[in-house]
Amino acid sequence: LDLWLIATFPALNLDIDDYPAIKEYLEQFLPKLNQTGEPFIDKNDEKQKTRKKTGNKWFETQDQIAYWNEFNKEKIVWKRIGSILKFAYDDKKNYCLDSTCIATGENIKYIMGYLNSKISKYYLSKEAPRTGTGDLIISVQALEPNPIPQISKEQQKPFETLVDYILFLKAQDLKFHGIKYELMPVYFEQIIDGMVYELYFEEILKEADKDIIQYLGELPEIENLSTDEQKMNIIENIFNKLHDNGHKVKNHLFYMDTIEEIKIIEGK
DNA sequence: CGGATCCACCGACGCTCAAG
DNA sequence: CTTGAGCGTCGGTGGATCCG
Repeated sequence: LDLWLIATFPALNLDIDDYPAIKEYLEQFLPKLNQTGEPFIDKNDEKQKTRKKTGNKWFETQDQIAYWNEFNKEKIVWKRIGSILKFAYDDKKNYCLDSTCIATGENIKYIMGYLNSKISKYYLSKEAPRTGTGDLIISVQALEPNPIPQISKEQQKPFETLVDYILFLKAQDLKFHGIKYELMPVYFEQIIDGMVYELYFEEILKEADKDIIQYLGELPEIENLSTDEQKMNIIENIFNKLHDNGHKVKNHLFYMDTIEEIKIIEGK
C-alpha cells in the first residue's frame, strides 16, 4: 500500500498548474478553500466562511511551515494542549497538525523517555501555563526551561534500550500474549521513572540504598535482531530477571517512595 | 435497549511577535 | 510590507456513560 501526502506548504512556492490532478481534486472544495476569511453561501443555502485570512494561495496550507523537512527526521511528537501528557517517538516521517508540537535533534530517545517520566510530568504540571479551562499548554515555551539532566551518550544507553523495549512491546498485541506481557511495558516505564529520580536525587537514593542504575546489568540491544520472536525472548528474559522479587531493582523501586522528595512528586 | 447528556479532545481560528 | 513561528482560545464531534 502506497500512501501519498499532498503537502502544499506556501514555503514550497508550488505552481498548482504543474499538478493538474491535484488541482482538479481541490477545486471541488472552492470557495471554502479560499484564505480570505469572507463568508459565502454554499449549495444548500447555508452560510459558511472561507478559511482564515492569510496571504497564501487557495490551494496552500494556512501556515507557512518552512520547517516542513523536520517532519522527515527522527522526532518527538506531543499534543500541545490537554490534561494527559504523552510524548511519542516517531521515525516514520509522520506529518502532524497545529494541535501538536514536534522536536528534532540529538538524544531524541533519551529526551523522550525523560519527558514521559513522572518527574517531568510533575514539573510540567507545576510550571507549564494553562488554558482558561485548566488544560496544560505544553508549548515550546513550556518545555525550554525544563531541567533535563544532561548526561553522556554512555549514560543514555540504558535509557535508550529500555525505550526500545517499550516501543517494541507497545507495537505488539499484548492482550493476545497475556497479562504478564501487558505488565512488561508498564514495568519498564517504572524503571525509567526510577532512573530519572536517580539522576535528580543520586546522593539521596544511594544514601538510602534505593538506587537502581548500577544494578540494571546488561540490557541487550534489540534493534539488530531480525525476528520479533528473538526480540520478545530477549525482552522477556530481562523482564523476568528485573521483575523478580529477589532483584535489587525490583526491591529498590518498590520502596523508592519512602524517599520524601519522591513521595511528594508521586502525590502520596 | 435506545436516547440524552456529558466531556475530553481535535482542528482550526485570530492574533502577536520577530526578522528582513 | 512579507514571511514565518507559535500562542491561547473555541466550537463541534464523537465516544463514554448514565438513565428511563
